[in-house]
Amino acid sequence: MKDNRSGCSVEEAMRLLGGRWRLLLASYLLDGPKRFNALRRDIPAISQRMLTIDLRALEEAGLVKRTVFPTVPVTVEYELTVDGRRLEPVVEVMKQFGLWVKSRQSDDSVWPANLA
Amino acid sequence: MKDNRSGCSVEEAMRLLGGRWRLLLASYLLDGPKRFNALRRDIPAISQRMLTIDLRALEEAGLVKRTVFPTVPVTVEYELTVDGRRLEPVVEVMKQFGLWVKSRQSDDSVWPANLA
DNA sequence: CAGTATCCACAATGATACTG
DNA sequence: CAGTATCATTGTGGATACTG
Repeated sequence: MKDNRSGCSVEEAMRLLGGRWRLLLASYLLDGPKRFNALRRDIPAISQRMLTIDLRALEEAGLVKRTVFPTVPVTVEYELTVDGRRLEPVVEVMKQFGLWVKSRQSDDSVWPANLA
Repeated sequence: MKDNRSGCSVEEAMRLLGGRWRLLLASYLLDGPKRFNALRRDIPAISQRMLTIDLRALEEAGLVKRTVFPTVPVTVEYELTVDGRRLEPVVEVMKQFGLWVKSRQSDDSVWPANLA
């Protein structure tokens, strides 16, 4: 690991994943395919606009597949691609780090599991 | 803005590490203590201002220790704390993901040109 | 050497209204 | 249901000059 200056790769990853929502979206999509409004319910704080923008960015990066079912009204399903599953370790390490940060912030060591 | 006050650990982690430079700084500090201008040389693209801001943020989070040596002129050394070493797996997973992203981009396989 | 202090550009995100 | 469109606001980072 000393072999390279990790610089650009870390930057590259952060450019793609660095926003407020993208890794969060990935973490929910790791559960399986989800529809647009299901994701909105998972992440109540996200605006419709940002949900669209970030899903499209992940789609363009080849990490998420968007499927439109021509029902009335239409339903759209999002799921991680095979490539997108490479986000799993990223999500996992961020989750663990975030949990640790939060556990430090208040010394109550118990956090509800569903916040993870 | 609706507030999911409880937050999520992934969000929490990204709030602390999500900027353009912080994980990059961490990756260089994993090599050992470094002085201010040494970090500037490691990351030529960073401005003095952002270097200061991000180092202080990491310091405030308890991840980096800042030591001032009363030489003339002063020298200041930054190093990861024990807690800061928890960034190692985060840096590593980001590095790996970034490398993969970059390797895909140089693949001339099926790829839409841009993601910024 | 290791910063501060201003000022500024632009990107990121949010609020709200509207639609096929 | 799953979006678009528009406008406003906040956040992030950069340029430049100055300093103990």
